[in-house]
Amino acid sequence: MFSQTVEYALRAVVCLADRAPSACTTEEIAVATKVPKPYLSKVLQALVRHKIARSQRGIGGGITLIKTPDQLTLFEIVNAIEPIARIETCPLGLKSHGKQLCPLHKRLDEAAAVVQKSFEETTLSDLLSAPKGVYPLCESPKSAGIAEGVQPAKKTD
Amino acid sequence: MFSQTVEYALRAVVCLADRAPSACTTEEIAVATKVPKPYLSKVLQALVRHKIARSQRGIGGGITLIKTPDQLTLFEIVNAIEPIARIETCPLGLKSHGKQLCPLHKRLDEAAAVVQKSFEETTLSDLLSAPKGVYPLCESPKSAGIAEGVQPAKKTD
DNA sequence: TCGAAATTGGACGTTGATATCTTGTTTTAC
DNA sequence: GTAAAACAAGATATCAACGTCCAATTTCGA
Repeated sequence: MFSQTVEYALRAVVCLADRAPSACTTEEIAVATKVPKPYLSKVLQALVRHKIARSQRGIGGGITLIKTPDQLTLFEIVNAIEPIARIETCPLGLKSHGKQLCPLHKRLDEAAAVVQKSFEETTLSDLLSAPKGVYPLCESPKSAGIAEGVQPAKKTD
Repeated sequence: MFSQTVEYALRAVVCLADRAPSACTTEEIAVATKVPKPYLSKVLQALVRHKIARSQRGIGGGITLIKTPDQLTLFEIVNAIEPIARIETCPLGLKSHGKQLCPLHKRLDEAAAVVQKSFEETTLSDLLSAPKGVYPLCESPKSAGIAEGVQPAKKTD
């Protein structure tokens, strides 16, 4: 239901929020989120253009979020990459009803509205404050090793 | 949020349900739904393959729905053309949590679940029984002409 | 049986999403 | 100031979605 690019952007932002307010390099994010690095850099550029993240070149540089995780919503990320397409007017171009949608498109738009609302109400903090044994991204860079006493294996992937 | 093809399929099915149990030709549906006829025929073929519609060649032929409008849900149509992508397992391929999704993907899947549920609960009849002055498709082939006393113009579109 | 109506199926073209690669450009450390 | 680190940006490749076109097939009616 969402594009691959949106998925990548969300992973990257979760990763950034997890390490906020420190900076992450594209390389670090790519490894943590398993997103192809060259493509990830494009996605991150889009986030920078949309004023969601800030980039700093040079040694010690990287990407940082502009907002704090508790002020940043899923909606903002999704909207930056691929806005949720709300149905404002009749897709068939009928002018007979002003903003009145036919039942079909009313339903479709309601579905989109529910998704949008859900995303607007979810902050990155919400995702990071794992309620019970579920970890930030799917990776569990901090908690997992501590909780289970497992040494993270050398990354060969 | 939904592909153009799904939109076309839904329009076509609404059109078919509106005229059920009679058959419609691809041409008729194309005009009513403003979908390019050659492409519509592909979409209809998919509906036939998925046992949602039946086709009859030759003079007097056309497409008919297999189920009655009150037994056919939006979900069945959407699922036939482009199944709602539920997130069953971790997209990053982490095996560390069985079917436990991380908070991010849990949220995304919940959104998909809500949409799916909404579609499962909506039948074509629901869409056709317009509550108050809203018409079946965006077109209003039956009611409009009657209500307003307007002769449908010769089809030049 | 012949022809018109109608769907079926394959080939083709276009566009955008996805992804990679290479070459800059900026910045910091020494 | 020079080199390494890191992002920026453009060109390119690939594939699926979208859409068109045309020939083939089925079916009904005269």
